[in-house]
Amino acid sequence: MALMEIKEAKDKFIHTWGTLATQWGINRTMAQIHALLLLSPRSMNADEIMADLQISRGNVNMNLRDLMDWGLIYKQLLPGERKEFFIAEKDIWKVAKQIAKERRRREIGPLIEAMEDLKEGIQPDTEEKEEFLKIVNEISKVSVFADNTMTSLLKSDENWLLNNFIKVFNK
Amino acid sequence: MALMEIKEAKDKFIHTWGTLATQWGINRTMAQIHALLLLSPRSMNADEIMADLQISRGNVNMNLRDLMDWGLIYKQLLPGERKEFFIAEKDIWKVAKQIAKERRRREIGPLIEAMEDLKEGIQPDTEEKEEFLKIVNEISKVSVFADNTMTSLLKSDENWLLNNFIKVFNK
DNA sequence: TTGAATTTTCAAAATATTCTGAAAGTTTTT
DNA sequence: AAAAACTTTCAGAATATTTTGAAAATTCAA
Repeated sequence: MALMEIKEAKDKFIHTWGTLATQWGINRTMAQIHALLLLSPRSMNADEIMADLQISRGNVNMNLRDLMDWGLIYKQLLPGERKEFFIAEKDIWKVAKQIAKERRRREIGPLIEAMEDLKEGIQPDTEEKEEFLKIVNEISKVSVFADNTMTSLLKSDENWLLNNFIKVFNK
Repeated sequence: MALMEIKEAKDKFIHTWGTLATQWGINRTMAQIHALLLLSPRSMNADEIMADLQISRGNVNMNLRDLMDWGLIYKQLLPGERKEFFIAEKDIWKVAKQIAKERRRREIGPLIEAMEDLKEGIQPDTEEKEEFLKIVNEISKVSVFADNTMTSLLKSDENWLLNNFIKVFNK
């Protein structure tokens, strides 16, 4: 890619972040607001975000709340200001952790629950039922494992992880 | 949940799988076909899947191909049969690995590339550009780390992992 | 070859998701 | 208490994704 001006690069970043986000189940606008705040050296209010991304107030409001639910941005009340300001978590390790945490909660949690439900409802009194339960049980096991792995990774100290994890496993 | 008959349980499984899938960015029908094949003791052809899930031929065809791309099902050519039959990978560990592998490729890969692009385009000759590059670099680092972690996990022997991973990390 | 069986494609229709903007709700100032 | 400043809600509009089904392409048996 040719050399870019900073404005251009920031726009590209915001745009790219928005496009990639749809790939991983997050909506475009939410990702763009997140990107905008990540790059912003100071907190921004709803009107500024509206103007910057050319989107409606309702859209901004809704996605700011979602971003707070994800733990990716914080509300900041500035003295002397009526408006609410928002600032992104800038520590990218924390951002990654938050995303991983939230995805674990949303993606793996319901799977484990659903499999437990199915297990409880069936009595393994025929061959067919046994076969079915075998699959449900395996999915159960794998999802619990994935859940634990995620939890462990999230608990570990990130620097220690960064420095040592790869060596240990990547034989 | 009350006791269920096997048919009911299988339907619930297929339905649940389909619903959860949308949560994690896979489409409902693809997930339902996958669930159906996971539960089927024998391979199925397009007509059977159409009848079972009440969906069109085009839809079945398209999603079968996607499932093959994901490495979750295989085409099976039965002697004496003109129709193509499909069978799911039944080893749930392999299924999980395949899903993780594919998601790594689709979700992390493009992120790494995009950040590399941005890095190349900017000369860090002002404070603002340096700030920008700092964030891009950190995202780069985190995504490469995530990518490596995934790769390492995928390479490790699954049983060894299952037995030892949690103990090692979950101090 | 021919033609019947089967798979693939793709434009249009159906469905689902996201976005808008004005109205309703809330908080703060006067 | 009233008004101004600001935030939230939500029905309808816009957009995006998924699905259909018939036509085109492919495969295979005779």
